Amino acid sequence: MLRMSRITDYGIVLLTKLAADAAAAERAEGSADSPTSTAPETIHNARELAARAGLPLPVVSKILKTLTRGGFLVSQRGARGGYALARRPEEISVASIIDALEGPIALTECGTEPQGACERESRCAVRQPWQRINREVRKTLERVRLSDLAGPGPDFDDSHAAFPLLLQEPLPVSPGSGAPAAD
Amino acid sequence: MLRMSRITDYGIVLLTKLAADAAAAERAEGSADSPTSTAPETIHNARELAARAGLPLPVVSKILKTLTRGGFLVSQRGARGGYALARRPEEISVASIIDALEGPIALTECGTEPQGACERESRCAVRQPWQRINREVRKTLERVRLSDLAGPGPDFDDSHAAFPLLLQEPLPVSPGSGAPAAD
DNA sequence: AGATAGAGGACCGTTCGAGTCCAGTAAATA
DNA sequence: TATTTACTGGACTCGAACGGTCCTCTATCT
Repeated sequence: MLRMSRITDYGIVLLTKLAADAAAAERAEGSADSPTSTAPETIHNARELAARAGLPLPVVSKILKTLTRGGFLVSQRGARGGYALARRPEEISVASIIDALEGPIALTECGTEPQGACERESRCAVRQPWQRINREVRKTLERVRLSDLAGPGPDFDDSHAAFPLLLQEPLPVSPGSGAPAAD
Repeated sequence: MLRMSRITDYGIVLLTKLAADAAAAERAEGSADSPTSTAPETIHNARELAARAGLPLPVVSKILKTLTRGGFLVSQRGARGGYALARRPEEISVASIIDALEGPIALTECGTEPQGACERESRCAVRQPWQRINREVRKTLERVRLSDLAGPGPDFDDSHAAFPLLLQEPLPVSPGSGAPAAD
Protein backbone atom coordinates (compact mmCIF):
# COMPACT_ATOMS: atom_id res chain seq x y z
CA MET A 1 0.00 0.00 0.00
CA LEU A 2 3.04 2.23 -0.07
CA ARG A 3 2.16 3.70 3.24
CA MET A 4 3.98 5.38 6.02
CA SER A 5 3.49 4.45 9.64
CA ARG A 6 0.58 5.69 11.62
CA ILE A 7 2.93 7.47 13.97
CA THR A 8 4.12 9.64 11.12
CA ASP A 9 0.60 10.31 10.09
CA TYR A 10 -0.27 11.45 13.59
CA GLY A 11 2.89 13.48 13.81
CA ILE A 12 1.98 15.46 10.75
CA VAL A 13 -1.48 16.08 12.06
CA LEU A 14 -0.05 17.39 15.32
CA LEU A 15 2.44 19.63 13.60
CA THR A 16 -0.29 20.93 11.39
CA LYS A 17 -2.34 21.94 14.37
CA LEU A 18 0.59 23.69 15.93
CA ALA A 19 1.30 25.47 12.68
CA ALA A 20 -2.26 26.61 12.30
CA ASP A 21 -2.29 27.93 15.85
CA ALA A 22 1.00 29.71 15.43
CA ALA A 23 -0.26 31.37 12.27
CA ALA A 24 -3.46 32.40 13.98
CA ALA A 25 -1.58 33.81 16.95
CA GLU A 26 0.77 35.70 14.69
CA ARG A 27 -2.13 37.13 12.82
CA ALA A 28 -3.94 38.11 16.01
CA GLU A 29 -1.13 39.94 17.71
CA GLY A 30 0.11 41.56 14.58
CA SER A 31 3.67 42.71 15.14
CA ALA A 32 3.42 42.97 18.88
CA ASP A 33 6.22 42.77 21.38
CA SER A 34 6.35 38.98 21.41
CA PRO A 35 8.89 38.30 18.73
CA THR A 36 9.72 34.68 19.42
CA SER A 37 7.62 31.83 18.18
CA THR A 38 7.68 30.39 21.69
CA ALA A 39 5.30 33.00 22.98
CA PRO A 40 2.88 31.63 25.55
CA GLU A 41 0.02 31.66 23.08
CA THR A 42 1.76 29.20 20.83
CA ILE A 43 2.69 26.71 23.55
CA HIS A 44 0.53 23.65 23.86
CA ASN A 45 1.04 20.71 26.13
CA ALA A 46 0.70 17.12 25.15
CA ARG A 47 -2.55 16.60 26.97
CA GLU A 48 -4.25 19.42 25.14
CA LEU A 49 -2.96 18.34 21.75
CA ALA A 50 -4.01 14.76 22.38
CA ALA A 51 -7.50 15.86 23.25
CA ARG A 52 -7.80 18.08 20.21
CA ALA A 53 -6.54 15.43 17.86
CA GLY A 54 -8.58 12.69 19.46
CA LEU A 55 -5.53 10.55 20.05
CA PRO A 56 -4.32 8.76 23.19
CA LEU A 57 -2.02 10.87 25.31
CA PRO A 58 0.91 8.43 25.54
CA VAL A 59 1.08 8.18 21.79
CA VAL A 60 0.97 11.91 21.33
CA SER A 61 3.56 12.34 24.02
CA LYS A 62 5.92 9.91 22.34
CA ILE A 63 5.53 11.60 18.99
CA LEU A 64 6.11 15.06 20.40
CA LYS A 65 9.26 13.88 22.09
CA THR A 66 10.57 12.50 18.83
CA LEU A 67 9.72 15.69 17.00
CA THR A 68 11.55 17.68 19.63
CA ARG A 69 14.63 15.56 19.24
CA GLY A 70 14.34 16.09 15.52
CA GLY A 71 14.40 19.84 15.93
CA PHE A 72 10.87 20.53 14.79
CA LEU A 73 9.64 21.55 18.21
CA VAL A 74 11.04 23.26 21.24
CA SER A 75 9.87 22.02 24.60
CA GLN A 76 9.31 23.70 27.89
CA ARG A 77 9.38 21.56 30.97
CA GLY A 78 7.55 21.99 34.21
CA ALA A 79 4.25 23.54 35.05
CA ARG A 80 2.77 25.54 32.18
CA GLY A 81 5.25 23.81 29.94
CA GLY A 82 4.54 22.36 26.54
CA TYR A 83 5.66 22.41 22.97
CA ALA A 84 5.97 25.04 20.28
CA LEU A 85 7.17 24.99 16.72
CA ALA A 86 10.90 25.53 16.48
CA ARG A 87 10.73 26.89 12.95
CA ARG A 88 8.27 28.60 10.72
CA PRO A 89 5.83 26.27 8.98
CA GLU A 90 7.10 27.31 5.57
CA GLU A 91 10.53 26.06 6.48
CA ILE A 92 9.40 22.55 7.33
CA SER A 93 8.90 20.08 4.52
CA VAL A 94 6.78 16.99 4.75
CA ALA A 95 9.78 14.99 3.63
CA SER A 96 11.83 16.10 6.60
CA ILE A 97 9.02 15.20 8.97
CA ILE A 98 8.82 11.73 7.54
CA ASP A 99 12.58 11.44 7.82
CA ALA A 100 12.47 12.30 11.48
CA LEU A 101 9.62 10.00 12.37
CA GLU A 102 10.51 6.91 10.42
CA GLY A 103 13.88 7.21 8.82
CA PRO A 104 14.88 8.25 5.34
CA ILE A 105 12.32 8.08 2.60
CA ALA A 106 12.96 5.23 0.23
CA LEU A 107 10.58 2.88 -1.45
CA THR A 108 13.09 0.07 -1.59
CA GLU A 109 15.98 -0.79 0.63
CA CYS A 110 18.55 -0.35 -2.09
CA GLY A 111 17.61 3.29 -2.19
CA THR A 112 19.13 3.97 1.20
CA GLU A 113 21.74 1.33 1.68
CA PRO A 114 25.22 2.23 0.58
CA GLN A 115 26.09 0.81 -2.76
CA GLY A 116 27.21 -2.77 -2.48
CA ALA A 117 25.16 -3.58 0.59
CA CYS A 118 22.70 -5.70 -1.40
CA GLU A 119 24.05 -9.12 -2.16
CA ARG A 120 21.82 -9.38 -5.21
CA GLU A 121 23.09 -6.19 -6.67
CA SER A 122 25.02 -7.89 -9.42
CA ARG A 123 21.93 -9.40 -10.98
CA CYS A 124 19.60 -6.62 -9.95
CA ALA A 125 18.63 -4.75 -13.05
CA VAL A 126 16.55 -2.07 -11.46
CA ARG A 127 18.68 -0.52 -8.77
CA GLN A 128 19.58 2.59 -10.66
CA PRO A 129 16.06 3.29 -11.90
CA TRP A 130 14.65 2.75 -8.44
CA GLN A 131 17.01 5.22 -6.97
CA ARG A 132 15.72 7.76 -9.39
CA ILE A 133 12.14 6.95 -8.56
CA ASN A 134 12.94 7.32 -4.91
CA ARG A 135 14.52 10.65 -5.58
CA GLU A 136 11.52 11.84 -7.48
CA VAL A 137 9.04 10.81 -4.84
CA ARG A 138 11.21 12.54 -2.29
CA LYS A 139 11.23 15.73 -4.30
CA THR A 140 7.48 15.64 -4.38
CA LEU A 141 7.36 15.37 -0.63
CA GLU A 142 9.94 18.09 -0.20
CA ARG A 143 7.89 20.54 -2.17
CA VAL A 144 5.07 20.24 0.31
CA ARG A 145 5.54 22.42 3.36
CA LEU A 146 3.83 22.33 6.69
CA SER A 147 2.31 25.68 5.83
CA ASP A 148 0.61 24.07 2.87
CA LEU A 149 -0.99 21.48 5.08
CA ALA A 150 -2.19 24.01 7.61
CA GLY A 151 -4.07 25.78 4.90
CA PRO A 152 -5.17 29.40 4.79
CA GLY A 153 -7.18 29.08 7.96
CA PRO A 154 -9.97 27.26 9.72
CA ASP A 155 -12.33 27.86 6.84
CA PHE A 156 -10.12 25.80 4.63
CA ASP A 157 -11.55 25.24 1.23
CA ASP A 158 -10.30 22.74 -1.27
CA SER A 159 -10.82 25.10 -4.19
CA HIS A 160 -8.20 27.41 -2.77
CA ALA A 161 -5.45 25.17 -4.07
CA ALA A 162 -3.33 25.32 -0.96
CA PHE A 163 -0.19 24.24 -2.73
CA PRO A 164 -0.52 24.94 -6.40
CA LEU A 165 2.82 23.38 -7.06
CA LEU A 166 1.15 20.02 -6.81
CA LEU A 167 -1.55 20.86 -9.23
CA GLN A 168 0.63 20.91 -12.29
CA GLU A 169 -0.46 18.65 -15.05
CA PRO A 170 1.43 15.36 -15.30
CA LEU A 171 4.00 15.32 -18.00
CA PRO A 172 3.13 13.32 -21.09
CA VAL A 173 4.25 9.75 -20.92
CA SER A 174 6.59 8.05 -23.31
CA PRO A 175 5.43 8.45 -26.89
CA GLY A 176 4.03 5.34 -28.53
CA SER A 177 2.20 4.00 -25.52
CA GLY A 178 -1.31 4.70 -26.45
CA ALA A 179 -3.13 2.81 -23.76
CA PRO A 180 -2.30 3.68 -20.19
CA ALA A 181 -1.83 0.88 -17.72
CA ALA A 182 -5.06 -0.47 -16.38
CA ASP A 183 -5.72 0.96 -12.99
CA MET B 1 10.62 4.60 5.85
CA LEU B 2 7.83 5.04 3.37
CA ARG B 3 8.51 1.71 1.85
CA MET B 4 6.61 -0.80 -0.15
CA SER B 5 6.66 -4.48 0.61
CA ARG B 6 9.49 -6.69 -0.50
CA ILE B 7 7.08 -8.73 -2.58
CA THR B 8 6.35 -5.70 -4.70
CA ASP B 9 10.03 -4.99 -5.01
CA TYR B 10 10.64 -8.53 -6.24
CA GLY B 11 7.67 -8.35 -8.54
CA ILE B 12 9.05 -5.32 -10.29
CA VAL B 13 12.41 -6.99 -10.67
CA LEU B 14 10.78 -10.02 -12.23
CA LEU B 15 8.67 -7.98 -14.58
CA THR B 16 11.72 -6.00 -15.57
CA LYS B 17 13.56 -9.16 -16.52
CA LEU B 18 10.64 -10.35 -18.59
CA ALA B 19 10.42 -6.96 -20.27
CA ALA B 20 14.09 -6.94 -21.11
CA ASP B 21 13.87 -10.43 -22.55
CA ALA B 22 10.80 -9.58 -24.58
CA ALA B 23 12.51 -6.53 -25.97
CA ALA B 24 15.62 -8.52 -26.82
CA ALA B 25 13.58 -11.24 -28.52
CA GLU B 26 11.63 -8.69 -30.50
CA ARG B 27 14.84 -7.08 -31.60
CA ALA B 28 16.41 -10.39 -32.56
CA GLU B 29 13.60 -11.72 -34.70
CA GLY B 30 12.82 -8.38 -36.25
CA SER B 31 9.33 -8.57 -37.70
CA ALA B 32 9.24 -12.30 -38.16
CA ASP B 33 6.17 -14.49 -38.31
CA SER B 34 5.68 -14.63 -34.54
CA PRO B 35 3.40 -11.72 -33.95
CA THR B 36 2.15 -12.45 -30.46
CA SER B 37 4.10 -11.53 -27.38
CA THR B 38 3.55 -15.06 -26.11
CA ALA B 39 6.02 -16.49 -28.55
CA PRO B 40 8.04 -19.38 -27.12
CA GLU B 41 11.11 -17.23 -26.79
CA THR B 42 9.43 -14.90 -24.36
CA ILE B 43 8.04 -17.62 -22.08
CA HIS B 44 9.88 -18.26 -18.87
CA ASN B 45 8.89 -20.55 -16.09
CA ALA B 46 8.98 -19.73 -12.42
CA ARG B 47 12.01 -21.89 -11.73
CA GLU B 48 14.12 -20.13 -14.30
CA LEU B 49 13.08 -16.68 -13.18
CA ALA B 50 13.76 -17.54 -9.57
CA ALA B 51 17.24 -18.72 -10.43
CA ARG B 52 18.02 -15.65 -12.48
CA ALA B 53 16.77 -13.27 -9.85
CA GLY B 54 18.41 -15.16 -7.03
CA LEU B 55 15.13 -15.50 -5.18
CA PRO B 56 13.47 -18.54 -3.62
CA LEU B 57 11.17 -20.38 -5.98
CA PRO B 58 8.03 -20.39 -3.79
CA VAL B 59 8.21 -16.64 -3.41
CA VAL B 60 8.68 -16.08 -7.10
CA SER B 61 5.88 -18.47 -7.86
CA LYS B 62 3.52 -16.64 -5.57
CA ILE B 63 4.37 -13.30 -7.09
CA LEU B 64 3.94 -14.54 -10.64
CA LYS B 65 0.55 -15.92 -9.77
CA THR B 66 -0.53 -12.59 -8.40
CA LEU B 67 0.77 -10.75 -11.43
CA THR B 68 -1.13 -13.13 -13.67
CA ARG B 69 -4.33 -12.50 -11.79
CA GLY B 70 -3.62 -8.80 -12.16
CA GLY B 71 -3.41 -9.06 -15.91
CA PHE B 72 0.27 -8.28 -16.26
CA LEU B 73 1.25 -11.78 -17.31
CA VAL B 74 -0.30 -14.58 -19.24
CA SER B 75 0.40 -18.09 -18.05
CA GLN B 76 0.82 -21.33 -19.86
CA ARG B 77 0.24 -24.51 -17.87
CA GLY B 78 1.79 -27.87 -18.31
CA ALA B 79 5.11 -29.01 -19.62
CA ARG B 80 7.02 -26.22 -21.34
CA GLY B 81 4.66 -23.79 -19.70
CA GLY B 82 5.55 -20.54 -18.03
CA TYR B 83 4.79 -16.87 -18.02
CA ALA B 84 4.98 -14.08 -20.54
CA LEU B 85 4.12 -10.42 -20.46
CA ALA B 86 0.51 -9.77 -21.31
CA ARG B 87 1.16 -6.24 -22.48
CA ARG B 88 3.99 -4.21 -23.89
CA PRO B 89 6.38 -2.80 -21.27
CA GLU B 90 5.58 0.76 -22.27
CA GLU B 91 1.96 0.14 -21.38
CA ILE B 92 2.68 -0.93 -17.81
CA SER B 93 3.20 1.73 -15.20
CA VAL B 94 5.01 1.19 -11.96
CA ALA B 95 1.96 2.54 -10.17
CA SER B 96 -0.24 -0.19 -11.59
CA ILE B 97 2.23 -2.86 -10.55
CA ILE B 98 2.26 -1.57 -7.01
CA ASP B 99 -1.51 -1.47 -7.07
CA ALA B 100 -1.69 -5.10 -8.08
CA LEU B 101 0.83 -6.35 -5.57
CA GLU B 102 -0.13 -4.42 -2.50
CA GLY B 103 -3.29 -2.51 -3.02
CA PRO B 104 -3.89 1.06 -3.98
CA ILE B 105 -1.08 3.54 -3.50
CA ALA B 106 -1.75 5.85 -0.60
CA LEU B 107 0.54 7.19 2.02
CA THR B 108 -2.22 7.45 4.58
CA GLU B 109 -5.38 5.49 5.05
CA CYS B 110 -7.61 8.46 4.54
CA GLY B 111 -6.32 8.64 1.00
CA THR B 112 -8.07 5.47 -0.01
CA GLU B 113 -10.95 5.09 2.37
CA PRO B 114 -14.22 6.51 1.23
CA GLN B 115 -14.94 9.85 2.75
CA GLY B 116 -16.42 9.48 6.19
CA ALA B 117 -14.70 6.22 7.03
CA CYS B 118 -12.29 7.87 9.47
CA GLU B 119 -13.93 8.61 12.76
CA ARG B 120 -11.46 11.41 13.38
CA GLU B 121 -12.29 13.12 10.17
CA SER B 122 -14.16 15.96 11.80
CA ARG B 123 -11.10 17.21 13.65
CA CYS B 124 -8.60 16.09 11.03
CA ALA B 125 -7.17 19.15 9.40
CA VAL B 126 -5.00 17.47 6.85
CA ARG B 127 -7.22 15.08 4.98
CA GLN B 128 -7.62 17.20 1.90
CA PRO B 129 -3.94 18.10 1.58
CA TRP B 130 -2.91 14.52 2.07
CA GLN B 131 -5.18 13.37 -0.66
CA ARG B 132 -3.39 15.77 -2.96
CA ILE B 133 -0.02 14.54 -1.85
CA ASN B 134 -1.12 11.00 -2.46
CA ARG B 135 -2.31 11.95 -5.88
CA GLU B 136 0.97 13.59 -6.73
CA VAL B 137 3.08 10.67 -5.60
CA ARG B 138 0.85 8.45 -7.62
CA LYS B 139 1.32 10.57 -10.71
CA THR B 140 5.05 10.28 -10.26
CA LEU B 141 4.80 6.53 -10.17
CA GLU B 142 2.45 6.45 -13.11
CA ARG B 143 4.91 8.30 -15.27
CA VAL B 144 7.45 5.55 -14.84
CA ARG B 145 6.88 2.64 -17.18
CA LEU B 146 8.22 -0.86 -17.09
CA SER B 147 10.13 -0.06 -20.24
CA ASP B 148 11.96 2.66 -18.36
CA LEU B 149 13.10 0.21 -15.74
CA ALA B 150 14.27 -2.35 -18.24
CA GLY B 151 16.63 0.20 -19.71
CA PRO B 152 18.06 0.32 -23.21
CA GLY B 153 19.62 -3.11 -22.93
CA PRO B 154 21.94 -5.33 -20.99
CA ASP B 155 24.72 -2.81 -21.11
CA PHE B 156 22.63 -0.44 -19.16
CA ASP B 157 24.41 2.76 -18.29
CA ASP B 158 23.23 5.31 -15.82
CA SER B 159 24.32 8.23 -17.94
CA HIS B 160 21.78 7.25 -20.55
CA ALA B 161 19.01 8.79 -18.47
CA ALA B 162 16.57 5.96 -18.95
CA PHE B 163 13.56 8.07 -18.15
CA PRO B 164 14.37 11.71 -18.66
CA LEU B 165 10.95 12.67 -17.44
CA LEU B 166 12.19 12.11 -13.94
CA LEU B 167 15.21 14.27 -14.35
CA GLN B 168 13.37 17.54 -14.41
CA GLU B 169 14.54 20.06 -11.88
CA PRO B 170 12.38 20.40 -8.81
CA LEU B 171 10.10 23.34 -8.92
CA PRO B 172 11.03 26.25 -6.67
CA VAL B 173 9.46 26.06 -3.25
CA SER B 174 7.12 28.57 -1.75
CA PRO B 175 8.56 32.07 -1.93
CA GLY B 176 9.74 33.56 1.31
CA SER B 177 11.12 30.39 2.78
CA GLY B 178 14.80 30.95 2.49
CA ALA B 179 16.12 28.01 4.42
CA PRO B 180 15.00 24.58 3.33
CA ALA B 181 14.05 22.11 6.01
CA ALA B 182 17.01 20.40 7.57
CA ASP B 183 17.39 16.97 6.08
C1' DA C 1 7.20 22.13 48.91
C1' DG C 2 4.03 20.56 45.78
C1' DA C 3 2.10 20.24 41.40
C1' DT C 4 2.77 20.08 36.62
C1' DA C 5 4.67 18.41 32.51
C1' DG C 6 8.37 16.82 29.52
C1' DA C 7 12.46 13.08 28.94
C1' DG C 8 13.83 8.69 28.42
C1' DG C 9 13.38 4.09 28.09
C1' DA C 10 11.47 -0.56 29.05
C1' DC C 11 7.86 -3.38 27.92
C1' DC C 12 4.06 -6.06 25.65
C1' DG C 13 0.52 -7.73 22.55
C1' DT C 14 -1.07 -7.84 18.00
C1' DT C 15 -0.71 -7.57 13.37
C1' DC C 16 1.26 -8.28 9.11
C1' DG C 17 4.51 -9.76 5.86
C1' DA C 18 7.85 -13.15 4.14
C1' DG C 19 8.33 -17.48 3.13
C1' DT C 20 6.94 -22.59 2.90
C1' DC C 21 4.18 -26.36 1.66
C1' DC C 22 0.62 -29.19 -0.30
C1' DA C 23 -3.20 -30.94 -3.02
C1' DG C 24 -5.32 -30.05 -7.49
C1' DT C 25 -5.41 -29.28 -12.54
C1' DA C 26 -3.88 -28.48 -17.23
C1' DA C 27 -0.84 -29.45 -20.98
C1' DA C 28 2.79 -31.72 -23.42
C1' DT C 29 5.38 -35.79 -24.41
C1' DA C 30 6.79 -40.53 -24.64
C1' DT D 1 -2.63 -43.48 -21.96
C1' DA D 2 0.76 -42.73 -18.40
C1' DT D 3 4.01 -39.66 -16.85
C1' DT D 4 6.09 -35.54 -16.21
C1' DT D 5 6.07 -30.70 -16.06
C1' DA D 6 4.42 -26.55 -14.30
C1' DC D 7 0.82 -23.30 -13.00
C1' DT D 8 -3.39 -22.64 -9.34
C1' DG D 9 -5.19 -21.88 -5.05
C1' DG D 10 -5.06 -21.84 -0.45
C1' DA D 11 -3.48 -22.93 4.24
C1' DC D 12 0.08 -22.46 7.35
C1' DT D 13 4.11 -20.85 10.35
C1' DC D 14 7.61 -17.89 12.06
C1' DG D 15 9.51 -13.57 13.18
C1' DA D 16 9.87 -8.73 13.05
C1' DA D 17 7.85 -4.41 13.37
C1' DC D 18 4.60 -1.34 15.01
C1' DG D 19 1.20 0.70 17.96
C1' DG D 20 0.44 1.52 22.35
C1' DT D 21 1.25 1.56 27.55
C1' DC D 22 3.69 2.39 31.70
C1' DC D 23 7.13 3.90 34.93
C1' DT D 24 10.79 6.64 36.77
C1' DC D 25 13.41 10.79 36.57
C1' DT D 26 14.09 15.71 35.96
C1' DA D 27 12.95 20.48 35.28
C1' DT D 28 10.03 24.41 36.08
C1' DC D 29 6.38 27.11 37.89
C1' DT D 30 3.43 28.69 41.75
